[in-house]
Amino acid sequence: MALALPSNDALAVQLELLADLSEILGEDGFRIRAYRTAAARVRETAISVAQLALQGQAKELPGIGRTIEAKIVEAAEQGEIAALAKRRAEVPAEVASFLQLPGVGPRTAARIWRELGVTTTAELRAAAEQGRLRELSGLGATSEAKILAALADRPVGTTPARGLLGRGLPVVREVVAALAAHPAAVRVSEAGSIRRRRETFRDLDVIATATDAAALIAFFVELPGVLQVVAHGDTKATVVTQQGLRLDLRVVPPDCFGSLLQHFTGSKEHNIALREEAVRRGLSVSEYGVAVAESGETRTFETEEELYAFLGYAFIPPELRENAGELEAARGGTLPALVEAGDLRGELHCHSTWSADGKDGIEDMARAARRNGYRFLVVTDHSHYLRDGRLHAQWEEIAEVDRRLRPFRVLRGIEANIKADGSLDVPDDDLAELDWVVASLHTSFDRSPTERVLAAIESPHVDCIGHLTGRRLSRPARAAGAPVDVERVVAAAAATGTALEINAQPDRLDLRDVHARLAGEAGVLVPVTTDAHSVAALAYAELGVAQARRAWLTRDQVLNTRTWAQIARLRR
DNA sequence: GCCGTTTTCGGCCCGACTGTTTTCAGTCG
Repeated sequence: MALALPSNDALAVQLELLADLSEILGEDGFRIRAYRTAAARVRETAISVAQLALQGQAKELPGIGRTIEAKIVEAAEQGEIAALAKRRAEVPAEVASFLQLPGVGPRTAARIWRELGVTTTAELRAAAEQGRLRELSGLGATSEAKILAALADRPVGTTPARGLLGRGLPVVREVVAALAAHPAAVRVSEAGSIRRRRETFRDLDVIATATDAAALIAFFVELPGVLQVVAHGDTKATVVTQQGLRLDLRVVPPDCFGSLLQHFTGSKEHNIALREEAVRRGLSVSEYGVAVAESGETRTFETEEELYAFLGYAFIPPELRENAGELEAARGGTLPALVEAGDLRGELHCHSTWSADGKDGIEDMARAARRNGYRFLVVTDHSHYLRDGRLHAQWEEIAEVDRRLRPFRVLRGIEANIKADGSLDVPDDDLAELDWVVASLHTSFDRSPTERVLAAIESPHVDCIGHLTGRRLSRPARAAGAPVDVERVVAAAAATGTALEINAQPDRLDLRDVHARLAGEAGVLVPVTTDAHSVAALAYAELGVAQARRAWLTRDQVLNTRTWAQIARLRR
């Protein structure tokens, strides 16, 4: 029986484990780095890399050459990379998980295993408790205590939960505003992954310049909502808030604020690629400035714009800094003009009290949308709450509110369920009378999700597919979403003129960034929708726009930057 | 292992922190 092709995530896991085991075995560091770079590339590729490798095209991806492509073919054909199988036979299974412990890198993990004969987490705990780790030079009582604390904190092998962008963004903004209002503050900015608007974060980074660094840091660690001060030094501090969010503040010299902001915004991959290209041109880039090898002088930059310009790039918006082609585009002057929050003209997916889980009525939702500066609102209540004549009753209310709020438009939509057999749970006669039809998977995610979505796309009544994979970022079991073949869905959507939404719910952000980019490149129009179940949730549009920007989308590629009249003309 | 406007060979980002090293290796971001 043919094996299902490994997903990109599964391939990346194999390459990362190969890197970890090779490192524990003391192999060449540059080859290990190549495995890790390739793993990151595979994870951030929108289409199946296993499929590409079988076609001999994976080596066209940056960071993947003939050798790693051959390894991916092995994974696709035999289930596992042969070099990985070989190393797994050499290194006891749990030793690689030692790497997750604080202060334990490959050298230390290898010595714990080889010199102490410790091969499992249980043995490691026992060894630490008995004070045997300090027998190794370089390890002392402090290291033992840290390892024991980490073992007690959470089981090895599990990863710590990441916070959602939608939760972190308001917090980091509050902190930036509070710090900026302090008399010692000069410049204050968000940084890190939250500034790049990544869908999840590990910690929230803020950097600042100040006339009195100590005063600003002292103010920071005493902000309301701070539960615990983890670190408090001369130039930086780390606190944990009552909601359990980790916040970092760094106070930096003003003359290199631009370099430091760029450095701490990342991503790591973007910065490494930027620095490697600079090295080839005789420049050494660090967080403090750019050293010119020829003259020996170091240039400093107060703004990111000046730094990028000095290195020969157009300014790169933080959302694009993932080493996904942005450096080449910025050098060649071909960066896209990204969609902005103010470009949205209306809402194409939201709910009212006609849905049992809706909090606000149609008129309240419409008035709130109008206050946002929108010009239309499509009400897409759940189909299963609109049976037994309720659908027509809802249409009457929509028509009434529409008349009352003109020229603002309120339109008849629906969110229909894609059933297990791929059909919709709304009769065609009703669908034909709707202004806008969203079709979504809500159940049986593991039952042929691709075929069901493709069937919905083929329906002449379906305008848009809702939250394509059904992923829920805060639920580990569902964070990956249904195993939808996005490449096929995008092709079908492009062929039929069906839209694929970016659902801006903080827990969804579905399409994910690389898939929305794939859709945009294929010519699919991508609406940014909130799926709001309340007036307040209409504000999630900002998160969806951020996701669209991470997907390189321009205003024209985002469907609801158009008026309703323009959208209606685009319908089939 | 990857890669190329110095190079198909010989490079490969850069700096801070930490613990126990008495001069820096290992780890981390």
